[in-house]
Amino acid sequence: MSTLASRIERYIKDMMDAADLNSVELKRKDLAEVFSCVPSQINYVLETRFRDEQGYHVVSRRGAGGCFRIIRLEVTDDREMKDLISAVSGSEMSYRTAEGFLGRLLEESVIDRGEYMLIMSMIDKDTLAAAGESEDRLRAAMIKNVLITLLRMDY
Amino acid sequence: MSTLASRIERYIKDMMDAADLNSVELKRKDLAEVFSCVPSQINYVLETRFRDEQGYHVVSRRGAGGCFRIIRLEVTDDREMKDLISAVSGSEMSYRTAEGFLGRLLEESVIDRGEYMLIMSMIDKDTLAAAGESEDRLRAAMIKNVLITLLRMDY
DNA sequence: TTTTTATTTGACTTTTTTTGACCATTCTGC
DNA sequence: GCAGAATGGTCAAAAAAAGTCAAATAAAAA
Repeated sequence: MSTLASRIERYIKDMMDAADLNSVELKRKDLAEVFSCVPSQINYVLETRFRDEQGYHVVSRRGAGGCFRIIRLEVTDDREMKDLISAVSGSEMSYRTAEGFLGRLLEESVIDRGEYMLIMSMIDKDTLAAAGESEDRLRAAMIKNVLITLLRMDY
Repeated sequence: MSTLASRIERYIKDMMDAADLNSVELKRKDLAEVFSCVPSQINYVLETRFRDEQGYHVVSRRGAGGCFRIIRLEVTDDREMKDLISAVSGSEMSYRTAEGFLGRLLEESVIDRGEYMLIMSMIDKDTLAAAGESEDRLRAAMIKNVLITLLRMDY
């Protein structure tokens, strides 16, 4: 008998396959009810099976009417991109490094000139200095989010 | 099922779109009746979905025959863009407020969907939480930079 | 068997929405 | 002008989600 966590994982993945969608919206409470388990079990599944590095991205809303959405990132022919995400995860990035990194994305037409300028303006040194010593960690996290978003966008 | 607040928001926006007007006049009591809810629910919707920084302005009159009018603001030239920049300068912005603000820029085609997603991913709550106390100030600064860049790019 | 890792659970926290009791303003008929 | 009716506004409490974290179990590895 497989574990509860694995069964929930399968249930969600099957659901996406069946609907042929790369995104599903669910209610934590409902899902917990389907499997008669505590709601926090769902968080465990999300944390262990649907991480960014695993090719999924989760967004959620609390409060009345709250829910969460799991987005499958298309990484089949984007092996490199997935590796990049893992590389950037939990790391730090200086402004110079980020500049070089984004410059390469621009050269390779992964982003266009407007996107490049927007992103650069947001990871600006003076601006992020407000974050104190977390500056470089924050910049890396932001770049990681950019990569995930780029993956989400191209389909 | 979406929340009552979201349905009321949609109802009002659809109404404006349908009439192709950038302003509608409504009676709080009537609207509450349409959705069978307490009148103060309408105030909640106005406060969370139709704030100035979200591109709408609300004026109202109390007393017998009272009502309120929602006016949709538009960013049509540099002048208005510059006003936005000064409004954001030195301020703080929560994630939700930023979401509304950027949603408005998207609605008005000041930014496109890709830019919207990129910017949103970078001002993400969890990500900026690394900045601790400065989270909201940092977010406002980042958005200000975005606006300046858009102005320079001649959006 | 012992140690380590993975899963399950529940008490407590945070966020967002919904509701209602009480307050303020304006108009109308005297 | 004043009383009363007809509106809209405020604010705080309750309700409806989702998130966190650490303790308890279970499973796997050594």
